[in-house]
Amino acid sequence: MAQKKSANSDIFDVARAAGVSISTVSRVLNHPNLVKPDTRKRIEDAIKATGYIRNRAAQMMHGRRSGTIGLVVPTIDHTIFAELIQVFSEAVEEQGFSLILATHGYDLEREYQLLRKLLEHRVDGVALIGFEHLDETYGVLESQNTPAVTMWNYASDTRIPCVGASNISAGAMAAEHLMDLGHKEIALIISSAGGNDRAADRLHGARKAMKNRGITPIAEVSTQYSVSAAKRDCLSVLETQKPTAILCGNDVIGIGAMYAAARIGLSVPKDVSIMGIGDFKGSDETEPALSTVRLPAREIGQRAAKTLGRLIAGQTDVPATWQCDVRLLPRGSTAKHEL
Amino acid sequence: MAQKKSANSDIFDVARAAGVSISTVSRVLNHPNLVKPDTRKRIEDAIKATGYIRNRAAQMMHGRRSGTIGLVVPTIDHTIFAELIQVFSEAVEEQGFSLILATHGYDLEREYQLLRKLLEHRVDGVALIGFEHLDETYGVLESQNTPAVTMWNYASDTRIPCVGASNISAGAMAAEHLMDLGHKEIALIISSAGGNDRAADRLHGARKAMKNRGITPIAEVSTQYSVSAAKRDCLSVLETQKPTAILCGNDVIGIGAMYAAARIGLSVPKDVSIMGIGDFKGSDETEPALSTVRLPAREIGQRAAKTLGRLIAGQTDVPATWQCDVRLLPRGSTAKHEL
DNA sequence: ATAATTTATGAAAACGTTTGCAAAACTATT
DNA sequence: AATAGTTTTGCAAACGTTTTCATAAATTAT
Repeated sequence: MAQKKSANSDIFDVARAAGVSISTVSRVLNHPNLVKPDTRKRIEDAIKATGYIRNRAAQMMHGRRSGTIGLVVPTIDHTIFAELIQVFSEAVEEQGFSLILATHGYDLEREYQLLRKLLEHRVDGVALIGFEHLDETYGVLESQNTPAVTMWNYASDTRIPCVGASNISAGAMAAEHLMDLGHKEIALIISSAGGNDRAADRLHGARKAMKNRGITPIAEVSTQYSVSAAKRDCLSVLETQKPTAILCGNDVIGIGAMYAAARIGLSVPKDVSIMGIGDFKGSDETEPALSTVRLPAREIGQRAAKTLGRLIAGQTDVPATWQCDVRLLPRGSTAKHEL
Repeated sequence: MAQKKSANSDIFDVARAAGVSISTVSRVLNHPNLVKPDTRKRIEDAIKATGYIRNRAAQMMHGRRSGTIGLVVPTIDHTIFAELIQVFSEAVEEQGFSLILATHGYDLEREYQLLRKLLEHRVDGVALIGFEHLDETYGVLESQNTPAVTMWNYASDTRIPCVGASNISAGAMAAEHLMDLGHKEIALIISSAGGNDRAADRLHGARKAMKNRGITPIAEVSTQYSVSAAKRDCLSVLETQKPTAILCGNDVIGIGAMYAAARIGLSVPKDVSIMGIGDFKGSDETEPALSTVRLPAREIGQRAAKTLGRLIAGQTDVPATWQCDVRLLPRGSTAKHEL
């Protein structure tokens, strides 16, 4: 029976119950083979009887790592982050760490404050999203020399190790696809959250690819990350600008765009092609299925967790940057432009 | 400048840098008004100079709470959990706690192990999803007397405090709606993850409501939580059973059902009505918009965080159960059954 | 100027572990 | 039966804080 004492039982309670010293109890927990099987059994029983649970905080005082990893994200409830967090969380747990998660809502000052709190907890490592952070954020990670990774974006020269895909390539790839299909009247609809360098990169990539072929977007509209906002904003673009194709900054916007087209009686892809970026869960199930560029969330999350684990273990041969490939997924929502 | 010493600086480093004792440094941090403005300034400068960050583990040794709350969920990347976690996380951060998040993938033994790990970290409180947990899970929470809440499900007699909605009511409400519209040939499609009492409750509620009116489901099919699986399974139901209405265990299945209907040329809601449960993000944006029963994720998350905060603060007047209302949202995907 | 307050600081104990070292209890060897 | 070696155990220090209590310094009142 677990005891009902008001305070939680500690190693002394166990020692008392087993009639040994606390050293021996500690040894059962940490180096079981150093203690006589007989005594060990007695102590293990005492542990059960007292309901003793080790205190990480006290262990930490001895230089044991905290066994926690901090993850700071803009938000959880964007499909794509949810997927990434899920994978990262699993990978981190598998390595025996607990995950401390915090959300800053695209507020970089807040991100810094949350990071400081994580550091008070002496997290063994930290993962952040993207490269856009306060200088203080980078600074504190360096001065506390806490292992850190950045997920999602890729760049070859980074202040902290990164695992990600190039949003610039993704944007470019999406634009190329539309242009390859013969589209010239292309509208760009991107999401606008501040502190979000992903959207900016994709836009940038798309613009550049188009410029290379001498094509100018007939519209650049920013909208919110939500199907309804995207639907509303695409509606007006479709009505006023009559694009033959819409390049959407992410799949959620892409889905909004498809509904907008349906609403005003345009058929996708016959009357208008719609291109997403991301390959979110469900994007391949729409009718027609959404053409998009896959950002490999699973691979990124797993790789980042592995990298962080190695950094924490003090390994030195850890690649500082890791690029995961984006991939074009042409599906039903895009088609050749008919003259 | 933050110092680059190999080990992180501690309170002694600060004391040395400021030429005072560690007691005074500690006082600056905890009771600033007890120290001479002059000295305080000097110490604050030293803190900046050394890059000192308080060590929560050491504070804990003095009886300070850990400032963490544990949340164990089946998974993050189901829309509805993502929403719940997001809200809970915000509410918990607002109260000054950090959130330790763990996912068990519907494995209750794993849930128990994760919980134990959280308790090693001496989380101040714990939140779980639903009522289906190992006996050991309940036991350890009680024996460690750790404040805990259960989110999502509601019941009036619970072993630990709960904040949730009645999935039984939700199931019943969805069934009532279809029957009110004159449907008698109703198929039930629910998701089947083990360790998931939500789905079971909804099914149960729906069955009971139907039985009350003497109607028997013409089919009961279980599927996975994914648009594609649901689409596939609904396809066969639609073809073989010819229901006039499908009651789906959640909105994701509902969306799969709509695609399935579209695929075989059935018009929603004219040929078949489709009813979801949940009101996930985006459910009101489909074409036609999905009729559903709203499960108030935001309200639940906020309320649960508040309840847990109070429990941790030792307040005694905290309601042990809190029911959030489910609400019928009739939209375009359901209509009167035409004979 | 001295005594009586008040304010500011420091010394040391406590929190719950782990571990190096030393002592005690066995075992094996002569 | 005594010695050497091995295994098992306990003592005490260390980890980084906070806080109580005591003392020193500054202020105020005489």
